[in-house]
Amino acid sequence: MRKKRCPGPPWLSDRLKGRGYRCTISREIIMEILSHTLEHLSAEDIFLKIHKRYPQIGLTTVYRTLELLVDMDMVIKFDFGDGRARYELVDHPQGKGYHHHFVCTGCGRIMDYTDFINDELDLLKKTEEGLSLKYNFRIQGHLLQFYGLCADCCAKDNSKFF
Amino acid sequence: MRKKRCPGPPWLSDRLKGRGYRCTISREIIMEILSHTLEHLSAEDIFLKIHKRYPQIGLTTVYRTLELLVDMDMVIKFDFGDGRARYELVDHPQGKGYHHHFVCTGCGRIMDYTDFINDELDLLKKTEEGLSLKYNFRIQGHLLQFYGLCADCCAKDNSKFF
DNA sequence: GTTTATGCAAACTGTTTGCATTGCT
DNA sequence: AGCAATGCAAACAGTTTGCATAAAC
Repeated sequence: MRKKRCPGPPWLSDRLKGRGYRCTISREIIMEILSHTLEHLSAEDIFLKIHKRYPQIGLTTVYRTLELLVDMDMVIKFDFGDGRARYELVDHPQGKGYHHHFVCTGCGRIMDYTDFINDELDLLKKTEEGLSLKYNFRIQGHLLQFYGLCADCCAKDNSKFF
Repeated sequence: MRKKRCPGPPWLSDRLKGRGYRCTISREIIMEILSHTLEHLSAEDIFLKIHKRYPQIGLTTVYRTLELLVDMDMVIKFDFGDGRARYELVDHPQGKGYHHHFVCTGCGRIMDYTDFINDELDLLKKTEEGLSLKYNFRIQGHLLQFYGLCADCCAKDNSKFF
């Protein structure tokens, strides 16, 4: 009796096999998790979520899988400056397609915003073109983050003065 | 005979004392180094530069000093995603006042650009205002980075095909 | 003289790697 | 069967911390 496992969803399976990779449970599950959250998960966050149901999958595998997915341009790795990397699906099912963030320096929360996105993208695209032309950069992407205090932390901060 | 040391440049000395801190050689030197470079130095870079002339100053002190200077809003800490933080003077003497970067994913080089800065700043300011109003964020700053291949790495990359 | 700043060594954190084993194809 | 993927433990890199000493005020 052989263990039938992991043809996996064809879209994932095919994409992996197309690059000579194998379709494994870890890879399925991690894509699954990333497509069912809108949070900005770290490797450990993902590991913990997995661990409940698949205790045999180790943190190392999570790191290696994420690296692979980033390399395949299915996942983006973000660095918000708090010492741990976060990962997001490039094309999130409920997603906005773009990844602009507000990082609260008070509580560390990370929020997405979609307002102004169109203006921003217009400008960023113009800048990209300009930089490519002038400096011969081949631009692959950009990172735009605002940081400051979120509404809650603002309130806490103000309360100091009363 | 007492050791006369470190009245330091008054602008620094005063600013430190105004917050109850003391004016020490390390703090002087680090500000000195930061104001004489346009590179994006890491803590270790700074330590090494100092170490030649002041071998008694340790890496720990560099970290603690930078943290203090960041907290005093004299220095900005940047994270370019390569695992080490970089530090820049907020108001650099030869500086442009703003900090927009291009990060080469090939060689890791980090370059400033000043083109398009005005358009960018206009838009970023508008976005800041919008976000503040709509979500009640108190925005303290922003981070805008483009990443991709620099001219040199582009060339190397192309050469693979010939 | 009192208090803050420093150096050293050790701890810590997120991430990576080597290697023997497992499991996909 | 053959080779890629995994788990574990150990290595690693940058950064932080505890504590006794030195320096600024």
